[in-house]
Amino acid sequence: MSIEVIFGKVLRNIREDKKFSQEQLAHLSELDRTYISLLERGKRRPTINTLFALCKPLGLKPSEFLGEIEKELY
Amino acid sequence: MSIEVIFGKVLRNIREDKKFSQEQLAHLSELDRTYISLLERGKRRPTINTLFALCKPLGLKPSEFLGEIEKELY
DNA sequence: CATTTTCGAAGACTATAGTCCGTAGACTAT
DNA sequence: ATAGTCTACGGACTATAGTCTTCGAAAATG
Repeated sequence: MSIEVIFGKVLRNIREDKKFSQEQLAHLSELDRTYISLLERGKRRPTINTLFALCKPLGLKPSEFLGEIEKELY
Repeated sequence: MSIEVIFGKVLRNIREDKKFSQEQLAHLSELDRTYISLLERGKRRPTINTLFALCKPLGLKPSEFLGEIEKELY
């Protein structure tokens, strides 16, 4: 499975754990609502800056986020 | 200091540790040589896919790479 | 010294990240 | 039913990631 699809699954899992809607996360990370949707469906490849922006309101380190992706990546 | 500038410093440090030229790293990661140069000078914000591509020949996990950035960021 | 390797930088380009507008469907509650 | 919330998805954008070519200037290397 591709990196961006795994990224989307991880993002959705974490967001739902934190009880955020896509729109709430979009506002908190200063990104667009429709873009969060695209990310979760594996349709975009975020830059590292976007990853950092997402991780801040989710309350975890970007390195931890990537760790979750690495677990799924074989 | 911005994420992309720190990213560039970390990338250069790791690349020089591994005794790679920009051109060698470019070939191994299937990226353009001038783009490696742009990254190291903090002029570009790589996607997570590009980060994974760079980490493979450098022999470290993307999460470890981001860990290095986080050290400098706080 | 002279030669080679390495890198910075610019310009023109293509691909895609990310925004902004909307609509429609599923679900929940009133 | 209907009003509110949430999300998928579309189209049309703008901004920027990433490529390709070239040149010249540092640094090595001998």
